[in-house]
Amino acid sequence: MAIREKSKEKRNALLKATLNLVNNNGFHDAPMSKIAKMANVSPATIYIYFENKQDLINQLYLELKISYTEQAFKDYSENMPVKKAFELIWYNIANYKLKQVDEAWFLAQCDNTTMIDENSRQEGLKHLQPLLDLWEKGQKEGIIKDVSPYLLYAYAINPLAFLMNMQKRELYQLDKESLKQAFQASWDSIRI
Amino acid sequence: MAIREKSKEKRNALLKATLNLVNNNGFHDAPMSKIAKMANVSPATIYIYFENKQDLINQLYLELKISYTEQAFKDYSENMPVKKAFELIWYNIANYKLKQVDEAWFLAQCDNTTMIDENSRQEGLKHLQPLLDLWEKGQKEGIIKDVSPYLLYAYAINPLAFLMNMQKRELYQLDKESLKQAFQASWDSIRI
DNA sequence: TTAATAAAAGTGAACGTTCATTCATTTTGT
DNA sequence: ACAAAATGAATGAACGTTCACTTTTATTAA
Repeated sequence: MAIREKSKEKRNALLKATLNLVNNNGFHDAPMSKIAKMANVSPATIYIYFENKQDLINQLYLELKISYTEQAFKDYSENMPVKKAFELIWYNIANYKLKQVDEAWFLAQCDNTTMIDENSRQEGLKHLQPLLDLWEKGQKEGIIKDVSPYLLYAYAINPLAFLMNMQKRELYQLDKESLKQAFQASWDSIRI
Repeated sequence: MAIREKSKEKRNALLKATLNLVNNNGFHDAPMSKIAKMANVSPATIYIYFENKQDLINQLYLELKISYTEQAFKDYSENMPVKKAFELIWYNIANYKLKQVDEAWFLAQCDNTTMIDENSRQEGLKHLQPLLDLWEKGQKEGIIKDVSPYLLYAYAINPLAFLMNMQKRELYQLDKESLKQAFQASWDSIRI
């Protein structure tokens, strides 16, 4: 009955092309025609894989977010001591942002603009829950300040996005030593 | 010889309209036609006041950045003790972001996208120099960690942008108490 | 004080382009 | 043989910008 499979390759090529174009030219200059050309398909083909441009962006955002949080919790287990666990997750996140620069940069752009609708953003946030749980545990143990998780995130994690931005603009170098300094600042800001 | 003055009012109306449209719809959906309509002028009139759309955005960015840094250093003098001075500047910035939400939100968007060219961004950064000088003074006095000013900024100031973002999305409330907590976290992260 | 003037502000409509999306048709894999 | 993937060309809307023209106003000449 001739059931054909959609090509995983083409879908990935389209997502990758979108990532590159949005990163280099911004959302307002990443037209479907260019995305198609970069992925070596016809513009019309995009609409076989995605409903429309917004859907393409949303799906890309969610896939990256999931891969990001997967790496964030690599080797993490809930029964590690709070500080050790936090250090592990923190360095996981830092390494992601250092090694997958393009992906991290795309995610940062999404989180700071109207590119992504609130729904997809909320969906992306859910995957960070284990970190919030860890902080709650730390608070109960009297190790971590008893403040909103948003405040904890603002100081413990978000500065990495800023530093990554500066590194991308070649104003700052995130080497081993400065990573250590950054982790110390993160920890100092949230520990009791 | 009939030298007519350009209307300050119209220019301001155009800047204000741009601010509102970019904030609500994003850069990619703030067309000149809408900007003109919102400012009650003809689209063609925009080109009497600004070279093109990019110039309009750049000028808006720079004006807001200057007003922002003016408020940041209100009542500040160089001979204040380091911690007091930092506290003053920190609260000035926090208040700006709390009271001039739209302006702050626009600036944050600019700093995180390709909307603004690197030149205008560099120009905007210059006005923050007194804070960097203050930190250097603090480092010499052994009060503040001896790390890059970018790292200090990432932890001492930038988290406010994230918290503001969360407040705008109604996920977090920046009241007196949480401001106090945030300042404490800022200070803890950079002090020795 | 007034009327003429000139230069620049201000305009609505139009231009050329580019965009996201669709359509009629062809190609491909089963 | 057939159903779905894939396509190049077409479509209509929207965009930034320009243009030919009108209005306003500071200055000048009377």
